[in-house]
Amino acid sequence: MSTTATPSTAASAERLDGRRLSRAERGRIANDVRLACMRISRRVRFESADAVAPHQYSVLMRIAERPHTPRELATIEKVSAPSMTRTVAALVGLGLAERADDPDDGRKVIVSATAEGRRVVHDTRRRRDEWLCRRMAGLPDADVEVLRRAGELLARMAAE
Amino acid sequence: MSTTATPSTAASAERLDGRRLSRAERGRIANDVRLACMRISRRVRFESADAVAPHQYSVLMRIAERPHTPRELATIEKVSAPSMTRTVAALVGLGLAERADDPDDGRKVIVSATAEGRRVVHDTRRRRDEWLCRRMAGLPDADVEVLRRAGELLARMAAE
DNA sequence: TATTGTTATACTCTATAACTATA
DNA sequence: TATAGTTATAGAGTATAACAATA
Repeated sequence: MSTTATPSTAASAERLDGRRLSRAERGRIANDVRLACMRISRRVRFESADAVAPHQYSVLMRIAERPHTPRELATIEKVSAPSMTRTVAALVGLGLAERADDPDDGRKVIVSATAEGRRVVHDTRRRRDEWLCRRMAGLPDADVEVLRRAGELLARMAAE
Repeated sequence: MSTTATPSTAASAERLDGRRLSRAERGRIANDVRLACMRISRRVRFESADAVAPHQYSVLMRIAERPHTPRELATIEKVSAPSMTRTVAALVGLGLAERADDPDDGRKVIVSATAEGRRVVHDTRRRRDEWLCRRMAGLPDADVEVLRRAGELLARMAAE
């Protein structure tokens, strides 16, 4: 959907790969984009009034997608195994997660979200999206389209 | 710098305020953008190998910009006054911040960053930007321009 | 012998309550 | 009397080390 057309006149400094922005300009843009992402992220986390603590929600989101072992969760969340034992225990205590023995490997535990846990994830997601939606409400379509394309680019960059 | 031109033919459903995207479409975009911002933010925080803990860096960034009282910092960071006392004490202990009595109000303390503290902020910022710059390196100018405009929009939305 | 998970223990960040000093 | 800041204490998250059970 790119609307840019490389000019055939050689007057432009633009190269074949579509580059003209200086290294310094790209650096400034990287700084602006990073700060904007971190500020949006911070405000969403601070103001969405979550039902569970951030580290618990992060795990809940994972197990709502599909069941995981505590070891997998500890690796994904970059915390120690004992910490994950504690977090899982807290979610189970809240009725948001449940533990089951792995039928194929007696050492493993399979942690999955309960219906209530999935509901919490769904509600939290909706509340967070509403926060951003309210702030997008004043924007014309052209700006929303810019955000849509940026969202795609940032998601790809974060996944690398 | 918007390149969109409202067509004069009435065939388009676009209204005068430049809206055609449905509420549902805007909702989906909000979700994508929010997730992208949070993932970028998370990876920057996890992988930039900071010299100080996140809550300390957040305060250090504030006082590197200009001096603040502990009370102001507690309000900005949304933590209790005793927590901020502790965080400031830690930064002072690390040689990154310094405390001074307010000449006009004997109750107040003025917390500012040391030269070393400002250096830590500068270095951390540079390292984080480099992380994002590496991921922007493969993008053509057109995509970087999208990110630049999105950065402006998101910054405005986060500031509201 | 390696892996999964838990328990034991200690450190840090957080909060509320109580206290001191100043306005 | 209200405000700024600290100290006391407790609760929760994190980590490492040591342990039990299974592969």
